[in-house]
Amino acid sequence: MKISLDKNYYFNSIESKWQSFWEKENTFAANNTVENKPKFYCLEMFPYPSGRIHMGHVRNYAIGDAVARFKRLKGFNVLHPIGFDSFGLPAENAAIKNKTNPALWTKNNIDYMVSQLKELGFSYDWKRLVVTSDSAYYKWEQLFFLEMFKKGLAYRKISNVNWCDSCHTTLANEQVEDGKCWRCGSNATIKNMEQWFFKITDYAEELLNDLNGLKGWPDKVKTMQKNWIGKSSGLSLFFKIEGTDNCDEIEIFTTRPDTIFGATFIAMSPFHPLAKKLIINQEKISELEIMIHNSLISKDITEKEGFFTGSYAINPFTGNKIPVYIANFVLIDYGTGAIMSVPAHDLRDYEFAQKYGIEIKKVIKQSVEGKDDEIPFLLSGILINSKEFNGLFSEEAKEKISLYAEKMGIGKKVINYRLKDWGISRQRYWGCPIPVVYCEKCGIVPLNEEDLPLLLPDDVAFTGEGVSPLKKLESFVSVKCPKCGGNAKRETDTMDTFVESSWYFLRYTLLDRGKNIPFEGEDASYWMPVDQYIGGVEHAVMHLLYARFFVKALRDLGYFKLNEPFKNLLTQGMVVKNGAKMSKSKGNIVDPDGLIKKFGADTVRLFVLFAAPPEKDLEWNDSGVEGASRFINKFYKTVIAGYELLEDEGDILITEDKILKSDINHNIKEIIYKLGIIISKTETEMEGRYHFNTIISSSMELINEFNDFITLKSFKEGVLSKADQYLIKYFLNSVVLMLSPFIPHVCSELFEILNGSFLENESWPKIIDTGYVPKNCNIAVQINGKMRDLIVADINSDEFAVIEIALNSAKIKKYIEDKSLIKKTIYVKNKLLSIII
RNA sequence: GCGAGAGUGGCGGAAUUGGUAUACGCACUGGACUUAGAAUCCAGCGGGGCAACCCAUGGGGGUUCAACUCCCCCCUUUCGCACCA
Repeated sequence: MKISLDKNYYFNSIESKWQSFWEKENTFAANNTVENKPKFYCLEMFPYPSGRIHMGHVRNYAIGDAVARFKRLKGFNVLHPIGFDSFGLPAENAAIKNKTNPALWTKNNIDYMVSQLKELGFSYDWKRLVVTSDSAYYKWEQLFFLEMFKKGLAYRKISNVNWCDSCHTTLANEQVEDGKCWRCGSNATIKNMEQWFFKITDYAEELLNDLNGLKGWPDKVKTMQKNWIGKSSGLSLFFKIEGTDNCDEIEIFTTRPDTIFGATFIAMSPFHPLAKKLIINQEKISELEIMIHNSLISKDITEKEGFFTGSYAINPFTGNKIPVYIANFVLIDYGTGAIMSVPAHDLRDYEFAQKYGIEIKKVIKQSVEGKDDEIPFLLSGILINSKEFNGLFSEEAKEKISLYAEKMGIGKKVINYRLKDWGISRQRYWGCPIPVVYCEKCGIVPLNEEDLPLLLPDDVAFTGEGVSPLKKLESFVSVKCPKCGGNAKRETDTMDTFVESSWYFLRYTLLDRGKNIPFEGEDASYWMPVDQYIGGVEHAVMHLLYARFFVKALRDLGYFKLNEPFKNLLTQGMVVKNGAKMSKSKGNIVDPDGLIKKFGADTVRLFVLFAAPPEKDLEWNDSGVEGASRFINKFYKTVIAGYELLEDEGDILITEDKILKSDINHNIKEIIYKLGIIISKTETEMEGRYHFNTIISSSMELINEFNDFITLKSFKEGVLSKADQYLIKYFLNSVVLMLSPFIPHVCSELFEILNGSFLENESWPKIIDTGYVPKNCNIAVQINGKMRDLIVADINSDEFAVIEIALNSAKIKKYIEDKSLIKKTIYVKNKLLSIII
């Protein structure tokens, strides 16, 4: 018996029915290891609980959910978790503004956002939810910190760090974009402070090399990381200072040892430890101080400036005296903080030398004869004015000069990285406390592991004034030293929130949260690496680099053997409206809540998947949403109409073998054939290209076509054989299954109507061969490369037969009166005939 | 400045390997149904031309029987880095 069905599509009741079903049944809970099923870890970057889900989230999670649901149908054991990256500044700023508590603000936001995610019907394993501001989570981060500290991977140093005055905290280098704070956009300045660092530079080479193994990552992201790491090899060379007894030397770094004979001055950063000492004229000291001051205010240097120290260095290759300058454009934290300047062959040195009238000495000429070299000449060439190295090509000279320097003990080949250690101290409250104390006697003392977690105190006043509220909390700051019991002060900085997001994907693998471990090594090894990671490209050199580092560090701490966390990465584009990123200030926000209420979750999800391929930006379009809604309505009605063609009594059970022998309606055969093509096309797309828009458009065509022929009068009046009915049901089930990763609610409903059972237990449709082969095909006929006619030929016709048909066509006859005019033909089977006359 | 992408109708986009450019959707136009509207359905929809045809994938060259697709030059645009020696 058929169950009663409604011919109209009411998304409200359908969506809430299936959402509560999934919740009650724990449909998407994943077990750690399932026999006979390969694992698939599908992960989307978790959100910051800012208050509401926005369209960018909807897009990100609709993509991930499509992948997760598809892989389930394909027989994988799928882990698809969600959580909240819940430490961070907005909570604390909101607390200051609204006189509330960050924990409370965060909790309310999470509760609301969870309800939104559930209303969108995403297939998460809710039992694995991770909230990073829970002490059960950050406890382990503190443990990792202690272990890294013991290994020297976490250390404290004084250095110039980026400071955001509006956020009242320091920032890592990766978190300064274009001289501005990544979060609030205000100008970053430089402060000389003592800070905690993670020694990511220890992993620079491995982070760089392993990019090659990340075949499933976009090249763009790999290039960005490669550039960020910025490996360069060159020579470090010592210059003696004239008039001193070799105790002071200036070490410089260069990637152009071949230009050493052209080095006519030394340029030194104002922050260089020797800077003050080398200044002979004491009046210049104030100039140095002004330069230092200016450099601290802004990283931007509008004009190269400097002055002569009065000291000279000796070029070890020429033996010449060359002046030592202090120059604002020389970076203190790259290389050695001092450079040999070769104005003839470096643009920056040239500009500086021009300005200050320093000697310019040419030592490289073009290898191409007859051309006058411009100065500065920046490319490789042939050495001149370089004594015994004259006549060598740059590449060869680099090697020989480096070897010579090493032999003479005045230099060594070195590799430099642009990447700097990750500064993780933040002078704010709402973050993971750093578990160390400063003892008057013992210095820096880590907490004992059994004293973890070091809880973030909640009896704090949020005034927004002055220093971090933790610093003002006497009960938190004053402690006894864990080592000697004497008076000590607690560290009051908290960790960068990118530390939490560096390992949350491991925490998801832990099922039993009661267990006193960060994650189960075995389970992490089973699930990791993440098979498909999906998120915004803005994290290319922040989160994605930190997480790679963190996994390698945990590996070296003995947690597992994993080298890389994310096997495949999809970076989805932004959701934009009127060409601009949605933001409150631009007033172009589209709120998902209103749309879900008006059209339903399936429609919203379908639109974000259909409107553009995932890696491109998506231009929001309200009437496009209506189009998606129209399609779902039509799809629902069509499936119901198809279902009504089937007989009332019993199931139609026919083996495939019998179908082949049966007399089947031609339309049905044809559509089953097309269905097969689309099933396989969808599978291909879902292997990694994920162009959901093309999958959906083919499905639209397929459904339109099916709808067209079942509504034909002749079809309605005809008699359907058992085999016809079997195939119609197969067709309906297949399209419902095929679209279920994108529009899961309506498909679950339709599947239940069709079969009285649940879609979640099914597998991806198999392609049925009814023996149908298209009888004929359209062949494009070109004459001299121009499209002239479209002819119909039997499928798989040979070239000769196709030429005959072509020559009989009136349009072709116009061009070719006589067969003998044909010089040449090219035939692409079933597709195209190209005739040359 | 350096590096990496992108440029196709009024709009979002399709053409995965060089083989019928503009699929699918939106918008628009006309029609049906309706007292009217909404919804739905049908038809049309790159430009020019009465037509035969011609022209069109940022522009200009090239390779090829055939180019959105490959090669060279240029323009525009997005993103990343920006004195990294």
